[in-house]
Amino acid sequence: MIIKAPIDLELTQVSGQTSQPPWKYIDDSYSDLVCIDGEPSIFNVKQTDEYVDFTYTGNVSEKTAIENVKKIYDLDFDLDKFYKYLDSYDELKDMSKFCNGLRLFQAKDPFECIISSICSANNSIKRWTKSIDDMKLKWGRNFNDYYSFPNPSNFKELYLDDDEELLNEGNIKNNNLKSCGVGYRAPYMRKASDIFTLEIDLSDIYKMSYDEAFETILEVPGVGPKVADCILLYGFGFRQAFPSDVWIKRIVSYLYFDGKDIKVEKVREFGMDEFGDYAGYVQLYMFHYARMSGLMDKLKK
DNA sequence: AACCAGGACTCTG
DNA sequence: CAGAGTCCTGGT
Repeated sequence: MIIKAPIDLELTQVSGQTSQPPWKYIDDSYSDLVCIDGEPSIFNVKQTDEYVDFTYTGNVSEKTAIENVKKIYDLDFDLDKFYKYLDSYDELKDMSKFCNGLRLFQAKDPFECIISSICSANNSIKRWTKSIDDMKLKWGRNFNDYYSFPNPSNFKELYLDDDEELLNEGNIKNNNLKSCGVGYRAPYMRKASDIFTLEIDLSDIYKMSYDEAFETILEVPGVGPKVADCILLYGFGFRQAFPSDVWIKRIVSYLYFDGKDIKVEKVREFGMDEFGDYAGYVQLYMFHYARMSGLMDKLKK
């Protein structure tokens, strides 16, 4: 069925949001496994004019399926209103042209988002998405050749590297975290899964205020301010998060501070104060505007 | 083949 | 407390 909310699906898929890697792309449509209360379902989305054509298989009601696809692609967000907001500021008014139809790509599995976000730190989009896809293939459950992301209790049992696997198994079958190319992040990930099985209940995060959730998620090893904001934005829908890294710093500095070098921490505060509940979207649009408009190349020097 | 990009963490002053 | 150095991998 067509869901009447304008979107650019491809742009949304390839924009590197750390909720998850892009979905499987076959015959102009994107599909992936979505588990709803433990019930596996295959979601399929296809660009039709400016809208999404959505189909699914699995034992879930149509109402529930639609709720979930709307959540993942943030289809209830009013893009037109957001574009009016962008257009009303000199610094932001070019952005909607370069990113038309870009929406938040929200987590279908918050734990997958946490590991993806840890994996994305000091890394490239291409590399972290491949690592996550590798993990799904190795340790996820297979439903018709779609793979779930392993849950925290599966995850904490994984070996870190070849040495540990050899010691325990007597041979190496690349059945360890480092074999997915995550490097020094492997111990962070395993400790993180420990925390989410023992100390933090994922469902509690939804009930917290932004500040409380930020402080809580910062306790997780491998999670600093940037990664915490990605987790809160893409994993838990906290739109007021403004994930700030070197690129956002360069862009904000160029647009608002006359190119002056500012601390990333200040950029985060600035973004949250200035943009409020649009902070997450503005961050997303800034990054892609910079990519598409050539501003990024200009700022490299 | 040496060098660089990318956040979090740890160590130093 | 700020600033510097280190971590791993894939790309040049």
